[in-house]
Amino acid sequence: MSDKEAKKLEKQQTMRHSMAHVMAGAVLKMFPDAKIAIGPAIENGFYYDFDLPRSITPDDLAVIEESMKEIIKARSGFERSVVSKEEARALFADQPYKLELIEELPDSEEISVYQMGDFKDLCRGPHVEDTSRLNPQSFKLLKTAGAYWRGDEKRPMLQRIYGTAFSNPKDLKMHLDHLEEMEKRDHRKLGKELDLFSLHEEAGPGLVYWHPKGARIRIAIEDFWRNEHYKNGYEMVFTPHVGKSWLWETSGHLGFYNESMFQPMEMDKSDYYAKPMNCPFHIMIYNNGKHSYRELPFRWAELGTVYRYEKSGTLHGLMRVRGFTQDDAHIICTPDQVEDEILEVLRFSLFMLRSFGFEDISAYLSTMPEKSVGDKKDWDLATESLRKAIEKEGLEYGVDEGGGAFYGPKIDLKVKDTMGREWQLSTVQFDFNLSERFDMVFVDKDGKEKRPFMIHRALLGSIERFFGVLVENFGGAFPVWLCPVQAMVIPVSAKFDDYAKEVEKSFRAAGIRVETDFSDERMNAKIRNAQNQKIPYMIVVGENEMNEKAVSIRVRTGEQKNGLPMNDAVQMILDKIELKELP
RNA sequence: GCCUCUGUAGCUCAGUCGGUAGAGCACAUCCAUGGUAAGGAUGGGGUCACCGGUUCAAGUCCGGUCGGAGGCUCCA
Repeated sequence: MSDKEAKKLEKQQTMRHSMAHVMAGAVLKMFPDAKIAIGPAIENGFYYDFDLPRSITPDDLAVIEESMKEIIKARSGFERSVVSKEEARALFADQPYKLELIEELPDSEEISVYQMGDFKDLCRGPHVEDTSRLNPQSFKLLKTAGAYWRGDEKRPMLQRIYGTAFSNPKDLKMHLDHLEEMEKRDHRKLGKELDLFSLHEEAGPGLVYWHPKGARIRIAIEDFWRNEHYKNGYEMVFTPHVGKSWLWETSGHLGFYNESMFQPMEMDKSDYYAKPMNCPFHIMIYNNGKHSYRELPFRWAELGTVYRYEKSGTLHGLMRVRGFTQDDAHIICTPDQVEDEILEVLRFSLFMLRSFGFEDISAYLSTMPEKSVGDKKDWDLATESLRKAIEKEGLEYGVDEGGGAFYGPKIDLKVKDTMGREWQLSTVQFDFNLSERFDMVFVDKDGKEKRPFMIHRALLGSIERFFGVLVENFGGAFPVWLCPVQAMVIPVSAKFDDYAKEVEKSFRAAGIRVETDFSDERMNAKIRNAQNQKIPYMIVVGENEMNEKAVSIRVRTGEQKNGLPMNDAVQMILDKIELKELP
């Protein structure tokens, strides 16, 4: 970010923070007994938390907005004054949350108070000089929400009011349009409209049902995924969905992961658990025999479906579910193979993400935390390999020092979608814990048993979540290779049904996913239906086409190609599929 | 889990002051046989999430249960 941009952002954040004060002032006018908590500027806006005698309704928001406009028009200044702790206590005697904050302020720090009209607030600042710097036309209160005091679920629940604010009405409008567009692209909405998947509360929240069209897309993803894995030196494995408690005791999951696991089912006096991870199973395969250094590395991949108990309030469409399929793999290798393996994994990962149209990718490296298992020496080797790989690939990256899991360092890859949102997809993680717990060994050149490195990685993360991200990224208008229906044949009238069948047959024989609309709708309606289903190619056939053994194509984009020889049309679509392009 | 909002036909939603449920889309049947984003008519479809209460009467009011949505680590 340039200095100029940083400065602009800072100015904007100051404006938003002042906006939060104006809102708090308006709320206090409405509820003189309100207890105020904190109100910072956030991305795109601001919020303020209140303890109120009753809950805020959407109607209240409109009233508060009007009241804010009046406060702004009154043109009051933001007067800063510095007070002693004692004075601060007196000033905010009837504001318990503020008092708590005052008590926690270190003595070294100056305590400042900002007075804006009747409203005074304990605040570090800075603020705009006076409210004439705020534009009453370029903010909007968006929603209310519950929020715990200091994010702690044991503390009181406050009411938070979110607002958005920009320096001018045009930017505000752009942001509101952006929000609207995101709503349109919501994968839950599109999932329904395009008949891709469903969730059923009565059959178990957080468990996904893939409809035929969604399954088509998923299989396209998975087929590509498997093929590329074979090309990249992986083998596929399949492992069970449940395992006895021995397995989870050995792995340690019953100790540190118990809360996230489904309750056990008892059978033959043993407890079986649905798997929350695939790793122990892959290790069972490894430990089934003795392995020489000559065999390594092993790269074992599995689209492994795991079950995790997520709190009901955190479930969200496909993004956060209780049963999902990881595109998992474990690489088991010798210490001197680590560097190459990591580089290859990273390359592969970038290749996969780019294949799905994600170009804006950044990396995050998480290093050794205070509490960890494994040798410092191994951590260093692993961490350095990760760092080298990122640098070699020329990725932008951030480092989370001490942010790794206790069992190993990791890289996470984040992609930015077309809406500018970041999603964490790939993760490459070392595991010094499981190799130890399961006593994994290989026989080295010197005949001695040594501990291999185990690397856990997922490229897409989970198929469910990745699918959700794809739906939102493309707004349901997928690249041709992913479309459940790639071409819809539309006979102009029933007279041409036979020719339509012939066309459909040719397209299908070429490997294109094609359907024909034989309904007794008019052609206009058929086009509309196909367009709403975001089908990339509408193959219109009527008298002209039949006579010339040709087709006319209406592309989803609105582009029109008339009288194409059938073979040319087929080839054009095959090319788009091959190149993984949008139509 | 907690707070707020919310649950009416497959979908999107209307339903006033409590008086026994409605629209559009979708679906079915029929008519129309059509040239680039909705042709017309008719019809079927609802324990108003569930349980309880108030009432002569509850989709509507009250309480509870179960879902769904937004939010709950951006720190005066």
